[in-house]
Amino acid sequence: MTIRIDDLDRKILDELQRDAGQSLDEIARKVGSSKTPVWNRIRKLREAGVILRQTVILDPQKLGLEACFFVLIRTAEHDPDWQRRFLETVKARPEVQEAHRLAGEIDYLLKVRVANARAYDAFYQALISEVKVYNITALLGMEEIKNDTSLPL
Amino acid sequence: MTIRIDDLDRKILDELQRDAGQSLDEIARKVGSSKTPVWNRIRKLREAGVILRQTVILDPQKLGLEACFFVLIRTAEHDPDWQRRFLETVKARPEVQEAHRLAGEIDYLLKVRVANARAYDAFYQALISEVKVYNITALLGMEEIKNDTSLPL
DNA sequence: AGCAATATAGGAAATTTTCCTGTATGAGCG
DNA sequence: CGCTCATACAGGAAAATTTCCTATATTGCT
Repeated sequence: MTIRIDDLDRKILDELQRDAGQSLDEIARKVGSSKTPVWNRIRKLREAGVILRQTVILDPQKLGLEACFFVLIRTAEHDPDWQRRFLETVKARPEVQEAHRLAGEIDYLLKVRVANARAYDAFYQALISEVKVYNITALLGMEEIKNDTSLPL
Repeated sequence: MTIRIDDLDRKILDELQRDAGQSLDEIARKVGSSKTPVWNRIRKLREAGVILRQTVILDPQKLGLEACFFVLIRTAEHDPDWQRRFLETVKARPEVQEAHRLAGEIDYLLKVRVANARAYDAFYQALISEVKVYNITALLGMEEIKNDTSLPL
């Protein structure tokens, strides 16, 4: 599962995480190499699935998505059928940015981004009508202090 | 704060969120326009801060970052000085991917990505030595069901 | 040290970005 | 309704970048 990455790969990945819009020559210069090895390594890192995708990060505020909720879910039904249904629901809803299965008392945590409390309630109503949950609580985000997609290498 | 976005902008942003590595001609074709308006609009969306940055998304598993913790923090000190110190600490630590200030009983939520439980403990020890917290709990992520950076437009 | 395998630098063709020019589209107003 | 101005658009050309090839250098192994 874990893939062998050397120091040059790490530097390249760091640069790509920082800014994926840079030219190969620019990256090559920064990591102390030339464009060919940088290009070959990026291709291999893609093929190996280390680089999943290339994307743009948008500002939620500027797009009117003012509210961020962390939803803590407990279920009474731990069978695979329930799990599959829950997974499908969560994947189908674009306001769910993240979904994690947890260890411990709380079974799932969702990160949900919506325009406002009303929009969250609409999501909440839709969710509980589609899958049965034993207990559900939401933590309301007030301010995003940090939001970094970069992984530490 | 909120910026006026029309339907063509929305389509362009959707395509960029899906894959920022596409050529302008490709995006133009998909959104039913030509490269010039697409280019002009992307430039404006950048300048307006709607597009914050362009990056690559990496697979944490493949890089040996197997553990994801959600850290719930309560503080006894609500003065600006404590807040500033906490903010600095959180921003300085690359294992903290996200930090949110919350409404309600819990004051902060962190998303922390590390190699294993031992690495989390190292982070935890460092954190509580740098800033005083009243209460701290961690939820341990077992499986990432969904992790989407795209905002719903 | 010598050989094989792999990685590298540089360069050339193909593609893409960037920006310019002229045309079309639409809003405001007499 | 038609005129005018402002804005958006399509296409094209130059500059930049990607993509891939070739020859050289480096590394690992025995």
